[in-house]
Amino acid sequence: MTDKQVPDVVVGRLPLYLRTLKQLQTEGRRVISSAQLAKLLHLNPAQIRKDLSMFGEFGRQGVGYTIPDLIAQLERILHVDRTWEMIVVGAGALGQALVNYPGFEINGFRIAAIYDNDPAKIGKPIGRFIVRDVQYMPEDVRSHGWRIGILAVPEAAAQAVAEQMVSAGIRAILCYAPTVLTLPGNVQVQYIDPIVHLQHMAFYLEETD
Amino acid sequence: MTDKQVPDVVVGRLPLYLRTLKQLQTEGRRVISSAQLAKLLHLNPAQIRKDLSMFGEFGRQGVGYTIPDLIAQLERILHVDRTWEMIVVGAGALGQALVNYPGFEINGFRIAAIYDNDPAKIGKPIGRFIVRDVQYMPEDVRSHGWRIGILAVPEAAAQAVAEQMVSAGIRAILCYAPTVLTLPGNVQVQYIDPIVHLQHMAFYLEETD
DNA sequence: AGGATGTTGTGCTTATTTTCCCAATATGAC
DNA sequence: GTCATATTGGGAAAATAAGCACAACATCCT
Ligand SMILES: NC(=O)c1ccc[n+]([C@@H]2O[C@H](COP(=O)([O-])OP(=O)(O)OC[C@H]3O[C@@H](n4cnc5c(N)ncnc54)[C@H](O)[C@@H]3O)[C@@H](O)[C@H]2O)c1
Ligand SMILES: NC(=O)c1ccc[n+]([C@@H]2O[C@H](COP(=O)([O-])OP(=O)(O)OC[C@H]3O[C@@H](n4cnc5c(N)ncnc54)[C@H](O)[C@@H]3O)[C@@H](O)[C@H]2O)c1
Repeated sequence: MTDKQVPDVVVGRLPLYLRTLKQLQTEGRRVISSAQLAKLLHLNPAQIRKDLSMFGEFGRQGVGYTIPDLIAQLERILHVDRTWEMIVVGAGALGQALVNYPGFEINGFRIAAIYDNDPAKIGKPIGRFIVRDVQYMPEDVRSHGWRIGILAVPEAAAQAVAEQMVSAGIRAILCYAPTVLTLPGNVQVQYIDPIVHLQHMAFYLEETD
Repeated sequence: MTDKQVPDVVVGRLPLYLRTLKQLQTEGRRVISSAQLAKLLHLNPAQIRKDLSMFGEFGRQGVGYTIPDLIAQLERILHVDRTWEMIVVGAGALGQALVNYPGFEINGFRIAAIYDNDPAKIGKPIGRFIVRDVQYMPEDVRSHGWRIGILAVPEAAAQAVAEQMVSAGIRAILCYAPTVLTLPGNVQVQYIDPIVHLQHMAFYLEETD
């Protein structure tokens, strides 16, 4: 099932290419070379060409890549030439920021519902939603066939909630809780933890105050 | 200065080890083997041992690692055996969530100020702060010697604001704006963009609705 | 005391990823 | 048409990262 032909590191760079190409498109650019794109992304041009060449021949020798075409190809490859509906579980500070973020809709994703287990939050409006009781989440996920979930609950609840999401049919989880989830191998998981990034950078900072 | 001995991928895993060890410590565990830690992190035990061995010999053969000791070592290595003060620029939805996040303080970081350029936000309270006019940011950064900044402004403003931060003395930026910053090589930058992760996962999802 | 079991640190091997390089092709100037 | 310049795609080499396997040591049980 998983295209083991294509290394995961390569897949991980495609969204960065796509993001930059969309940005260039809004600036009115029509064509770009791997060298120019590489400069914007601080990458090696050969790496970009090789990454793209795993999926086809999208460029023109001597010319470069036509931006709208390459955007369309990348959207197809990444399966974002459609809109995926997503759920958010956890209507705290982060869940609220996510629900109001317009970036999802213009990049292939759309929040369809938000859940919490706090009676004080259930039924309250957040953005264009009413927070739903998380006990209805599995049923909603099943009936709508939703496949993607954003997990924004406290760490202590993350594993249990993730398991409920998966057993309801969720197959991709973006986890904001600072923990590693243990889930079946056919479930995609990605993590966002600012502490990890800050500590990574702190390593390179000099100790002096 | 930068331990070019130590690959950046290794540095990137240390915060994950530290996070898990702290979690284990709260559960009362005192000792852990590389095999057990690897299982929790879904990594190879040899990789963990090799990563740690780049910085010293922290384990005991036949026994494993003493959790409090290893935590102390990792905190020292990552330079989080202290508290770094940080600024947040951008008091929008995300900036507000960040300011109220308690995770920073227990992991070596502390938000010291938050800035915006919107007159409607400047002067308003957010969490324990009053939003300050971003025009005072450079002066504040210089006078306090702050080195770390979180960038939570719209993409269109990110590069310019980042340059102001750097020229004021900021040396590490956690960027939430969906763009690649171009900054001097002595400035650390890390990015958080949920769209990138979602598109990465979407690649592996079957196209079927 | 000795054997069974468990664990580290690391030399070496294997796997993966990145980069180099160049034939092939495109465009524009004259 | 020819030449100068720009650029891709991909084979091959180089660089980097991951994993195996084992000597050395620790603990526990009898
Ligand atoms: N706020 C931030 O800036 C930030 C930054 C980094 C990471 N995080 C992480 O993101 C997660 C959410 O952060 P937050 O600041 O929004 O926290 P929060 O405490 O504001 O919100 C968490 C929400 O999850 C709900 N919840 C708890 N258990 C639940 C369950 N079993 N089912 C459904 N809902 C449940 C709570 O009622 C609450 O509304 C946490 O894991 C946090 O560590 C937050
Ligand atoms: N909200 C989310 O969940 C989310 C998710 C992913 C990424 N992001 C990204 O994070 C960034 C912030 O997101 P947000 O939702 O908080 O946006 P937001 O629009 O709510 O807030 C942005 C804030 O930045 C301020 N700002 C604009 N220009 C500024 C400048 N030059 N100096 C100082 N402040 C300035 C604005 O006044 C505003 O208060 C954006 O780049 C966004 O794309 C947000």
